[in-house]
Amino acid sequence: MSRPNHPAKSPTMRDVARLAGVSQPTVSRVLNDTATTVSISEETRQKVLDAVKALGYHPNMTARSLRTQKSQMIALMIADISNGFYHPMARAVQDVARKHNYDVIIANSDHRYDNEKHFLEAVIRRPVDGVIMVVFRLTDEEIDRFITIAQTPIVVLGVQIEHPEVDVVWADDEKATFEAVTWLIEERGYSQVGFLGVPDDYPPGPRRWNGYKRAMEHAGLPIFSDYLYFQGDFTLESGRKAARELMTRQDWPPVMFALNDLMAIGFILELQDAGYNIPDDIAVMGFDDIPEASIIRPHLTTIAQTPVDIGQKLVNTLFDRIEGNRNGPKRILEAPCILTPRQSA
Amino acid sequence: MSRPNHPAKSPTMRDVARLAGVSQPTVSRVLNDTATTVSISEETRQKVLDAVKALGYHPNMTARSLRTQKSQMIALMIADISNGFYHPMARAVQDVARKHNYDVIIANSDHRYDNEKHFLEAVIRRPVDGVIMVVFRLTDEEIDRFITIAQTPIVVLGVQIEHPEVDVVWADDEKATFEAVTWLIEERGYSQVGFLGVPDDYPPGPRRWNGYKRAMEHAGLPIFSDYLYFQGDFTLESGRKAARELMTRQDWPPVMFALNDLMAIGFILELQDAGYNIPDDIAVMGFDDIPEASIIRPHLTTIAQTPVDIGQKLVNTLFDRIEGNRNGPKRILEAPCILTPRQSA
DNA sequence: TTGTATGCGTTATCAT
DNA sequence: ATGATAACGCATACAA
Repeated sequence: MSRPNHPAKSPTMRDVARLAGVSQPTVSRVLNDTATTVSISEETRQKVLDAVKALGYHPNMTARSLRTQKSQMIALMIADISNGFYHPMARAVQDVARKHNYDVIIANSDHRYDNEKHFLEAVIRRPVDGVIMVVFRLTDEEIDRFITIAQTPIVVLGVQIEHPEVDVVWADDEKATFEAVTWLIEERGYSQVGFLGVPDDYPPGPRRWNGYKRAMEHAGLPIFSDYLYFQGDFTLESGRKAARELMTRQDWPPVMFALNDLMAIGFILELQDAGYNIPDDIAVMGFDDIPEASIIRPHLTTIAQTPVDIGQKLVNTLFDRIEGNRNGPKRILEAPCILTPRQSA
Repeated sequence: MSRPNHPAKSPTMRDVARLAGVSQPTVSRVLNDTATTVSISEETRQKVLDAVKALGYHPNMTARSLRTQKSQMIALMIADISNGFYHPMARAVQDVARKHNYDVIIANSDHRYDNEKHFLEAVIRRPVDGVIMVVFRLTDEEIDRFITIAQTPIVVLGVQIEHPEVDVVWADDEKATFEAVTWLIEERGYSQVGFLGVPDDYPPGPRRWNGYKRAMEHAGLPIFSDYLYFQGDFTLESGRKAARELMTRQDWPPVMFALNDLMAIGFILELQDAGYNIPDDIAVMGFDDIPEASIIRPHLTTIAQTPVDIGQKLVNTLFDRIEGNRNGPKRILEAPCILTPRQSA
């Protein structure tokens, strides 16, 4: 009884119209009164609203989307759902989207090329009104092709996409890294600095590596290959692996600059598990200031980013385009990097 | 030139049909060959596929959804995007969904009633083929009403929904708490145990509180109100607040059982900031085994859950219903709880 | 102020 | 084996 063989379909505008004794378009007009200039009599408006309530009518977004060519959805691709940096960012995106009456599809690439590619394909199949991506592996060319096909506004975090219509939010991490490493040397007094990074084909890799190199040069310090590690993949586990690798080497730097917090934390944990003391045996600095940076002991010295602000910049820039407030050339917004001294370095 | 005034609409089946010199339904048949029994000549199949490639055609999911009344999307509501427990769970859901060619809409309630309510409304407006929810505030009544309206399969984590068609994945946390507290007393030798919980109207609150009470009774131990705290809200910050509150009291228990890891960690951090030693001044036990439990020093003694397994149970149960493999009465799946001793208690 | 007619891009039911 | 035709639920141009 509570489960009829033909489950009650949800009511449509036709049902409402029939019950209210008006035509279907009239129902549409009542429900979207702002959309049109035509006015409707108070009487029919009430009849319609009563019928809506009586039937428990809810508009069908699929049909509306097909008709209006707008989905009222935006898609957000982040690089790692386990990385605390993206949580406040995603939340900010959702909050703003909700204020605009938009839903958000969140996808997670795990920094992997095939996942990023799949995301583009999914977005092409299911047109959304806008896209926010944290890109690590896609080429400019692929993004170009995507834009041509998808015809949808797109904002990107972290990489410089060379496309006239792709807005970009980014941090000047080359400069931030330069300043941080310089600070380690000049203010904290470290005589050498190691670098824990990722392969060159991840965009932030070369940028931060360049900042490091520039700082070492600026300080007149040589760069020792024994102090370098480039096999990271942004995860905590890869930081642990870097520590295991380092421990096989003869000579350690007094301080290690890690490309992000998650790797810095894995690096510290593995060394501590092996009985070493941070920062006495080796100091560590990270990048991002995720919540775990204030959980680990010693608390992690790092470069803070501002994920809420970044999320808002991303989504506001996107809605500027979606709602047509802006059609001009690409916009480039810079997010701050804040040196955040704690106890690990 | 790269930006015509009338942006190239993406090609439709009609465009493909025209180019291939066939009718539009034929294109549909070629593209969904499994869907129908009719066969198509190899020649037209090739013509169609060529045209598809030439135009870069992608099917429009909105139109398909309207026609088939299936969206190829499922919705997932988690309680806190910042809580590491949900990350592997969400990832597992996404992975399985992708294998079924489904996309996932992720929403985040922050344990708040209005967000949970909004989620239901969003899902009603934008029909999805299935729903997975981590429910904290919605009543059985509201979920009932939702099911009636949405006509969509639904699987819930963590609470016992009294509805014949809502599948449930849950952990026997009453028993797990009982066993953990008993273990603290009998194996670890603590003479008393405190309880750091949440208000009674959050479902896991009473369950774990009952497990605690039962264990105390079983051990013949009195329950001291000075050892209890019920104002938590699952967040790290509320754990810190509990510690500040505790520090104003005259008498501490030797060990505190916290309702989840995030609060346990906040509790520990605040006490450590005030100069106390964990576990000597007070020991702490948590629940969940999130990644941060192995980052904090001392590592957190806790009750591990199995989020990947839970996510898979949720999504597989859901797809069993979506794909019609199962129409019977509700299914109840139990997820394990594993006592995980470390250094904090 | 309201009703009629049309089309968004598919899938599905007829024919042929 | 393929082509007309209709329908999904809605928004909108046009007619009345």
